[in-house]
Amino acid sequence: MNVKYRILSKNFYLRATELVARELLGKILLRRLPNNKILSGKIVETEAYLGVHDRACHTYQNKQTTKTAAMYLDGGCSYVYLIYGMYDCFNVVTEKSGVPEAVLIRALEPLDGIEEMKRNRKKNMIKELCSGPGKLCQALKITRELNGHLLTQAPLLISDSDEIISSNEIVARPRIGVDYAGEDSKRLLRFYIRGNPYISKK
DNA sequence: TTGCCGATTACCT
DNA sequence: GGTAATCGGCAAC
Repeated sequence: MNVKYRILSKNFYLRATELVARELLGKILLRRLPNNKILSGKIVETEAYLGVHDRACHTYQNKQTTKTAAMYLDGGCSYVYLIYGMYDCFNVVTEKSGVPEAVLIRALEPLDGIEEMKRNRKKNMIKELCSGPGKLCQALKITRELNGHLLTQAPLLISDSDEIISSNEIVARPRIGVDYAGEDSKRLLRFYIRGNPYISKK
């Protein structure tokens, strides 16, 4: 990016998960590769996962495993896990340590490094690069090696943006792919920017 | 040790 | 619309 970054402080993440999920919309996810190339995208879709009482959450009933350990860290860390044996999913941990909640980043609007993303994804259409949680991890080369990384520093960080997303531009819907969670699957914890063409699904 | 299944994606009919 | 791909955690055997 040509503009200066305004990295979100750790305090941004030490707040209610649903609020963080809403306020992450419009922010910029930046990835610096080992060769110093910069890949970035605007966050356009998120989901909140509300910890021990949320049946859709990996830490429901305070389940502590190797996989979920990062969710128990302080807000501002990453939680990256493998889904279906094939794809990584990237989350932002929220709240203070011991409160295992997180925000899943579901879609980005690609900004910098689009040609690199096309190679990583083996796709040419920009809409196919980051329009899903597994897709954006492929595009930005986010893997489990970055699990537990603090997002206030390279090589993976989130920056503020000049764009203001007003609350009437934010759509709230049920989360995707959590039908097993019963009543919790109906909660309106998926958020996206109204009309944005880069979200994962209608 | 076996079997099942998941916060997904791509490709098929 | 349907389903294969492919790994790891966990419950059941």
